[in-house]
Amino acid sequence: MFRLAGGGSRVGESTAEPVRRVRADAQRSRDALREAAKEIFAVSGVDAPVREIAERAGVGLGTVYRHFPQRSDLVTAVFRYEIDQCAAAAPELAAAHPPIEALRLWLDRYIEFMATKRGLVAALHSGDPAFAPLPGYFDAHLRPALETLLGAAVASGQVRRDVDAKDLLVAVANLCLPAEEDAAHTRRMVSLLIDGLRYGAGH
Amino acid sequence: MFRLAGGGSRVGESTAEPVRRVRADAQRSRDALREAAKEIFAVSGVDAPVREIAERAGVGLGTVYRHFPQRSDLVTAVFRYEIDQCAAAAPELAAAHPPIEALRLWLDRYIEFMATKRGLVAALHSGDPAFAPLPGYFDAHLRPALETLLGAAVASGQVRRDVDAKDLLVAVANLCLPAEEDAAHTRRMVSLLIDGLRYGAGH
DNA sequence: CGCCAACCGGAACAAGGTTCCGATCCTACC
DNA sequence: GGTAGGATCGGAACCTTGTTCCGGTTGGCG
Repeated sequence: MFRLAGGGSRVGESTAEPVRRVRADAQRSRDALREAAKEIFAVSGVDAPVREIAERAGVGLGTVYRHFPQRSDLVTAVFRYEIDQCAAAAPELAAAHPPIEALRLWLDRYIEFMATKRGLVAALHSGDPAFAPLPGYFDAHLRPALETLLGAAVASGQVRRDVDAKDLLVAVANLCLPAEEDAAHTRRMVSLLIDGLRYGAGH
Repeated sequence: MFRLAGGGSRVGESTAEPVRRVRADAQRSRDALREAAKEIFAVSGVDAPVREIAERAGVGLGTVYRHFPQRSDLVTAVFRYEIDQCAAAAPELAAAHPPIEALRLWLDRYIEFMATKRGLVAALHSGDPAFAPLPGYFDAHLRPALETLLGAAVASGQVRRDVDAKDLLVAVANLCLPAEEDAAHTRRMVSLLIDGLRYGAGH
C-alpha cells in the first residue's frame, strides 16, 4: 500500500513528516465554522444546533462533520481557540503598557472571555468525557500568561507578592459567574480585586 | 356554566373547595410513573428517555405527558418525593434509636439518597429554570429534619454544639460527589465526620 | 490541461421530546 | 344495576437535533 496523499515534501521543509498541505477551501470552511460557532455559542449557548452553525458559516452539514466529527469537537475547538487568543493578548499588552496597566487590561480581556461561557460550565460538569481535557488546557495556557503579567507587576513594586495566579484566575471566573447579565457589576468587583493586589506593595 | 366535575361535597368534608376526587386509575398511573422514573433515573441518570420510563411504568406516552407536562416535571417530582421520604425518616429514626445513633442512621439514609443523584447536579447547573426551585425545596425540608436530630444529640450531651445543620448537609453531599462508585469510601469519610461531631461534647 | 483524492452539500436515518385524538374506563347519578 | 359523560389512556405522528452516507465538485499537482 502506498502512503496516501504523500505528494512529496518541499524544499526547505523538514522531511520528517509528509505534512499534507490542507486545501484552501478546507481551511476556509474550518475557519468559517470556528468563527460561526464562536458567535452562536456566545449568543445561544453551547447547546445551539449544529445546523444553525453550518448555516451561519455558509457550509453544508457534511462539512461540519468532516472537520468536527462530533458536536463536542466543535465546542472544544472554539474553547481552545478563545483560550489561545486570550493568552496571546498577554505579551502584547505587556509590551504596550506599564505592568499594572497591562495586568488590568488583560483581566478585562479575561472577563470578556468568561462572559461568553454561558452553559459551558454546565457542560464541563455533565460528565461527558469529551470535555475532560479542557480544564487542563485552560490551566496550561492562561496561568502562565497571567503569571508573566503578575510577575512583572510584582517586580515593578506595584503589586504585592503573595498573590497566586491560579487563585486569581479562579476568583475572577467566579466573579463572572453570578452576574451573567451585568457586566458592569463584574468589572467593579474585579477592579476592587485589582486594587487589593496593590495593597501592601513595595512601591 | 356549571362548575365542571363539581360532583358535590361530602359530609364531614370542608366545603371550602370542591376537591375533585382523582380517579383511581389516574392515581395508579401517577404513582407507577413516579416509581418507574425513580428507578430509571437511579440507573441511567436523569437523561433517560421518557419512553423508557413510560414502558417500565406500563403506561402510554400520552399518560406521562398528562401527569407531567414536561420532562423536567417528572424529574422534579421524583426529586421532591425522595426529599420528602428522606426527611420523613428523621422522626422515625429519632423515635426508635438513641440520639447519636439516630443521627448516624439518618446520615446513612441521606447518603443513599445522594448516591442516586448522578447527573442531577449537572442539571441544576444547566440554567434550566424548571429546576430553579429545587435547591430551596431541598433546604426547606432536609435542613429541619437534620436540625431536629442534631439538636437532640447535642441536648443529650453526645455531640458538640458548634455544628450547623446546613454545613453538615453540604459537607456530606460533597463527600458523596467524588465517590460516585465507591459507596464504602463515602461511608468511611462520613463516619469520620460523625466521630468529629462527638469531639469535645459535654458527655 | 487533466486527473483524482479531498472536499462539499444535503438528503436520509436515528433518537428523543411533545402533541393529538379516537378508544377506553372510572365515577356519579338514577 | 345500568348508563351517560367527562377524565384518562395509548400510541401514532410530528418536530427538532445529532450523525451518517454518498454522489457531485474542485483545488492542487504532475
